[in-house]
Amino acid sequence: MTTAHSSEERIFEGMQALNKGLSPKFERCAGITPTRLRLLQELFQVDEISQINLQKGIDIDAAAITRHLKGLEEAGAISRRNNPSDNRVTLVSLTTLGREKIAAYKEEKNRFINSLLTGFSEQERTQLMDMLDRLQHNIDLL
Amino acid sequence: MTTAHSSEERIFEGMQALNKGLSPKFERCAGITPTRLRLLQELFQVDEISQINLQKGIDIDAAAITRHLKGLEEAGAISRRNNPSDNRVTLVSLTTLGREKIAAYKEEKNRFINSLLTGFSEQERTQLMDMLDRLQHNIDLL
DNA sequence: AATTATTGGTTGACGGGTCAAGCAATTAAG
DNA sequence: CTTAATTGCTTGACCCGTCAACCAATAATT
Repeated sequence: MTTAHSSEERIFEGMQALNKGLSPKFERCAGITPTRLRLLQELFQVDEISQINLQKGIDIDAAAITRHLKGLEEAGAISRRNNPSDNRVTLVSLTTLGREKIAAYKEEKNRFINSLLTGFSEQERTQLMDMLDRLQHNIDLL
Repeated sequence: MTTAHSSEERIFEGMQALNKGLSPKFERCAGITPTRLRLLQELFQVDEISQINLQKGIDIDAAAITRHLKGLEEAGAISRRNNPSDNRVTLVSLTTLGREKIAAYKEEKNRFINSLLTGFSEQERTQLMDMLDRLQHNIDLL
């Protein structure tokens, strides 16, 4: 099964494997998708924001934003209204219910991240962060 | 935009961001999806294999396998036949066309991985691999 | 003023993954 | 033997992301 690979190939496969497990596991632990929680956290800090600005902070497609917000609205976590001074933009904000729930989510998230990083020394964590940045940078050049 | 985060949270976000860029960029560079190339590479080393064994090597859903193979078959890269001694299993193998193409893909893949890891010393690469393994292990415990 | 961008948002279709249900073939049990 | 479980594969439905087309509202040109 385990095919012959260069060590670099193994790194690449390792990244994909890691990635494959990450989001589903997070969701199972935290009860919410990583991106949806990011949306909520972003909203938590601004009180009210247009979808497009939200999108810039989150870095996903406008269509995805629309659908996530639709879902979060149906779940009662957020509310939307039109900007009276510019009827193109819709302003999004957390409901009190959403605000309440977010605390628990953040806690689960921290718990999750701590589990993820158990066994990593402070030095290793900064090393890891550094490597992630450099990988990201290398990707952006392509 | 950049919200206040703990350093651990930033690592988590970094992983997600990295992940988000990885596959699409790979596909743009190599002309094939990472998983599809993994399928081809797996096939390259066995000549003929049942879908379920293929699945175990690749670690994705059986349904996904079915659809990928369907696509690869339509593209003329692979062929399938029934196992005469057990009509449940379908045996998959590369066509000569598939065999020809795979060399170029692998080259692009190596080029891609090298770009991804530029600036990483030999020591850092082993460190990175080690960290990926440990992260994976931590995830598996959850 | 009237016409022409441009902007913010929504929708539809697609690819990639999951799970759940179904089917045919094989194997195991009564 | 016949019935019941298991195995390998396929299909349908769903979620999450993308892109492309579209619409309404505003801004810019003329």
